[in-house]
Amino acid sequence: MERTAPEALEREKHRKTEGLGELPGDTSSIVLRFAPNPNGPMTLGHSRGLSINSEYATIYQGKVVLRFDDTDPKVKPPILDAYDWIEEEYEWLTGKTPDVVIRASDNMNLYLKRAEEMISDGFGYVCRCSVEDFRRMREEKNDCPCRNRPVSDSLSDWEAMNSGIIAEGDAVVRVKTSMALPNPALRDWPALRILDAPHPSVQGDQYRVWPLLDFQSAIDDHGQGVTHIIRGKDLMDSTRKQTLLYDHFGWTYPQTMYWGRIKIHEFGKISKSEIKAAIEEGEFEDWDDIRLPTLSALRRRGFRGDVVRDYWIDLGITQKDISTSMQTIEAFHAKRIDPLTERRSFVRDPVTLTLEGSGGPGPELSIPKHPEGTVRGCRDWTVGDTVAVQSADVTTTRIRLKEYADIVVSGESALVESWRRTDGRPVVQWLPSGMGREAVLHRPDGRLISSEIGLLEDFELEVGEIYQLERVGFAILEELPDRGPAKLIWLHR
RNA sequence: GCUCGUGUGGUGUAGUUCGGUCCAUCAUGCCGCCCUUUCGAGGCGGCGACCCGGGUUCAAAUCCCGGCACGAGCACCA
Repeated sequence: MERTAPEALEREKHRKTEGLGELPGDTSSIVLRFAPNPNGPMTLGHSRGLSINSEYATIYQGKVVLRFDDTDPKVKPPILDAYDWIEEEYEWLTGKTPDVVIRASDNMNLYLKRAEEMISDGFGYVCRCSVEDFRRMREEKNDCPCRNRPVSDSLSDWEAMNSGIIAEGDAVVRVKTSMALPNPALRDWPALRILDAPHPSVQGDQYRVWPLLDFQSAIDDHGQGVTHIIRGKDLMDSTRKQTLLYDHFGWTYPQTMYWGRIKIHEFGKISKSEIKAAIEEGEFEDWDDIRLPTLSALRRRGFRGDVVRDYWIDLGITQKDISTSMQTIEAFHAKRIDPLTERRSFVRDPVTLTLEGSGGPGPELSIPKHPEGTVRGCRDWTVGDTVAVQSADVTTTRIRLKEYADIVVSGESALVESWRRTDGRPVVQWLPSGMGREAVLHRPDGRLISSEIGLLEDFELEVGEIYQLERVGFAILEELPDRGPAKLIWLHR
């Protein structure tokens, strides 16, 4: 048995379920959706939702609808460029293009039509109560006066809403559930409201009445044939509200799964509108400022989309509220890119030493691009009489120039004691004079960006490439100008 | 306040459906040692958890009851 079926001896209970769990319901032809608001580019938080939806689509060979939920031109005005940003970031993260791309704002006619149907059927009504009044009635489980008016009254108000006779804020369309429901969130919930605000992707002012999320996404999920919704558990009541609406229309609600709240230690709550305001105040350069938890910032720093995606899949989905840290993501990322990343020497705050000693390995030195050889090839150095080392490294006198020589430093000169490693003295990275070019390493440092000036090994450098700076960490080469220092952006250690 | 959800080591998870094989899985983290051409990685060893209280039972992380904690919804935001 051991030989034929060793796995049968394993305890069934302890076998870890690999990757994501199974999806409920009929999975023969699944349609998932990812529905961001294009009021900014995606953040780290979005990437979790997208990663998981996209991965499920891959597992079950289903489809993903990328739907821009952009029906609030007032409180969350869409940024026209963000539609493209998000599509690009979608590809960067998932390695695929969405199967369908839809803008909710293109479906306005459909929402209005469904709303009118709902009112005609007596399952919705136009409510002209003030927010405060309705809040009180909801708390006290009392029907509002608009609720039991004849359908024809609601319909004429509906027309008045659309034509501009009723002012913004003076009427709302509600779904007629019940005011006696134990869960107050479900009591006659609002479905559409009036908004006098221009929409950047809708021509002119042809619409005044806009759907709220719960109504809009319910109509869309049905229209787009969504079979499974995987979303944050803060939307659990949305499921319940929408199920009531589906029941009315005679539709079957999709299967739903939830994930808990996620918090990243370093960033806390991520708010696109707060980031936007901070950018406008000049606190950050732009959306891809390296201090920001946006996908564009991570991408700029050299993170790989597929690795970020795999990280989220690795975490899995549970309804627990979880917190993780950039450290953990970075450790995961470092492990993945390490075998692919060439080494380079970066000597910060360099001091020049004159070597004394003879009979060395000669003026040519060949150092592997990767110590394990996972990247083939070597970096060829020409070594003269002088070398550069970090000032911080010469606080001790006995050091080893990595891959080269054991030395004793004394002032501005250094005596070569041995070419081979003979003891446990600290190994430091260094550069032959002439092999380095000026570079500045920019590093996010809380609310600031620190920059470190140094010499970067000038060997087969390519813009956009990630290097592991020996003894420093991973960084991406962002600029390599003909004149002036090269620009390195910190990735992680 | 009402409603919903979640509680397993520092972090993330497995196990909870159908109680035993769980003095609890795996990963990461942390500590020590080894190796080493940086940092890592790798090898070896170690640390560390079932929210609390009752109950049922020969037996509870798992079932029941009662607490507690945390989070979310109750927006003319998504």
